Amino acid sequence: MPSNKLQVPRISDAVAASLERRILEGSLKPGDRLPPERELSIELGVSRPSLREAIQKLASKGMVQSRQGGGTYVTDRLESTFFDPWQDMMGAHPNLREDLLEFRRMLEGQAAEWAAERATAADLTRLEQTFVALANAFVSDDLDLRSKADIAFHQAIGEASHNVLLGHLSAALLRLMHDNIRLNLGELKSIPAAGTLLKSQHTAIHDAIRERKPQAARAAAETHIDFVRETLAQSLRSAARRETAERRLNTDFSPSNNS
Amino acid sequence: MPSNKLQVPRISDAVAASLERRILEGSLKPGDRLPPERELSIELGVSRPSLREAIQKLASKGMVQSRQGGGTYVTDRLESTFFDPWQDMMGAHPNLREDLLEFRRMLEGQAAEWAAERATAADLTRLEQTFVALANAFVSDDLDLRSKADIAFHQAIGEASHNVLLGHLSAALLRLMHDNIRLNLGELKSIPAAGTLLKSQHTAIHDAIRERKPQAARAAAETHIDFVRETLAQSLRSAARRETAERRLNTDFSPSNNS
DNA sequence: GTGGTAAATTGGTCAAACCAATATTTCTCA
DNA sequence: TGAGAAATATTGGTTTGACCAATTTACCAC
Repeated sequence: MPSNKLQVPRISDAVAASLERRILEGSLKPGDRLPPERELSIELGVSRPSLREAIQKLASKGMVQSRQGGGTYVTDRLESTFFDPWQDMMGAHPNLREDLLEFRRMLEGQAAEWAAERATAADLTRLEQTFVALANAFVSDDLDLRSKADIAFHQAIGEASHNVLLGHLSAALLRLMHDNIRLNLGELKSIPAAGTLLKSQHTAIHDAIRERKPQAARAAAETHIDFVRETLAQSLRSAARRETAERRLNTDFSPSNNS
Repeated sequence: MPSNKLQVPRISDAVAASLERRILEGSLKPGDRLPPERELSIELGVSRPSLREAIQKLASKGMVQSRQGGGTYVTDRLESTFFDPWQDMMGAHPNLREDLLEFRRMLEGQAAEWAAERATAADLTRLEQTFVALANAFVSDDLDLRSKADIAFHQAIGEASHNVLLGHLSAALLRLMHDNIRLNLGELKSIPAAGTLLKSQHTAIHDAIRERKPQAARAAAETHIDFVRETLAQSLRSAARRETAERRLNTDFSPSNNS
């Protein structure tokens, strides 16, 4: 039976923490290339396997990426760091999407309600900006732009709610969903007149917050999510016609040689 | 500049995926000990360093824990994985605690409501078990035991709500709060008769879920959080007298030898 | 210049050995 | 006989050195 003693410090943990600190402090910026493993191991005074174990840790957190022969780079968008575990799980179990939407319904509703109660003048100004940007993005065909604007709008609501967890979670989950949609459904162009409907829903949320009507804001947000949920379900059903070749990840592996 | 070619499959990734699959599929249950690295590496047909890199990945995800000389074990409850970033943030900004409690009020309320609607017989059985365990833990003085029982109880509710995100988040945030309380407030013995009050609150939640009264369950859960929030606020005010010494972690390390 | 080939760079993997903490067994002594 | 201590075995932690494979860079012929 395992005893509950204090853990002995592991060198790979210390190295990982050191590298992580360099990244967070900014001396290693996103996109930068780390020194070669051989150099870095000497500089840090550890063996290369130990350094590699540390790098694996950071890689599994999504903070760095390695390419054989190419080098190891600091990941660009490190906001996404917070949700890689969910991203994996989401990919593995698509049925989680329904849970995510249900969860978001609660989250966005509460965020809108609190935003209507608590938003400061500065919050409203920023909300206005993101709202206009979102409206503009909708006339464009740039899906990436629409995603970004959508996230920014909901994030502004989340921040206007003046609850840090709510704000971050709201944005992170929305981002997670957008990534997931793009990953699993490709373009999702199949929605015909959804654009105008979505726009009117966004307007409803925006107006309710600006007019400080908490219950109306919550209702509008929930309606919005309900619509998204229904639309996605339809798209999924129509996409189900396509072959659902269960991509069972081939997690086997054939080593080059064996003792 | 880095090219965006497809990644070559890395053996440590494949091994990590293989182990993770075994864990999620249940052939490696929480609390189980993995085979020794030497055996496992032979069984999987990879070298020990590669196996170790894979284990580091899983360890950084919080799925396994290793103790030198002791072995490597599958983490008991794998919900704590998802919130390390918040743990840091929480330490840096203690004023987040209020946000956390506000957030939890929403979370626990919704979880209780859905649990009352959706709990299966198996859910109720497990809820009953954790409830009894919690009641027993409260007569003890073992704070760690009480924490664990409290977390288990709320987690049972979260899982009975049948929303994966809600369940994991609920447990993760509760754990985060417990850690944070112990870290920042030490014993928190200052609560006089809180025990009986807490117990009656837990009973109220438990009963409402068992009797399938969603609104009552939500109300009971919210009352519970309100009480915790108020009690914590009082403790904080009384604890504000003590000095608040910033502990800045020393993440340096001294290697054993250097070339 | 342009294109392709050779060389250097760099991450990926393996092998064997030793250290350190833990778990287990064995022995000693009361 | 039983409890505690010492010896042993087990197991994760770390290092060294080597070789493979992919990428990048340098160079040369055309």
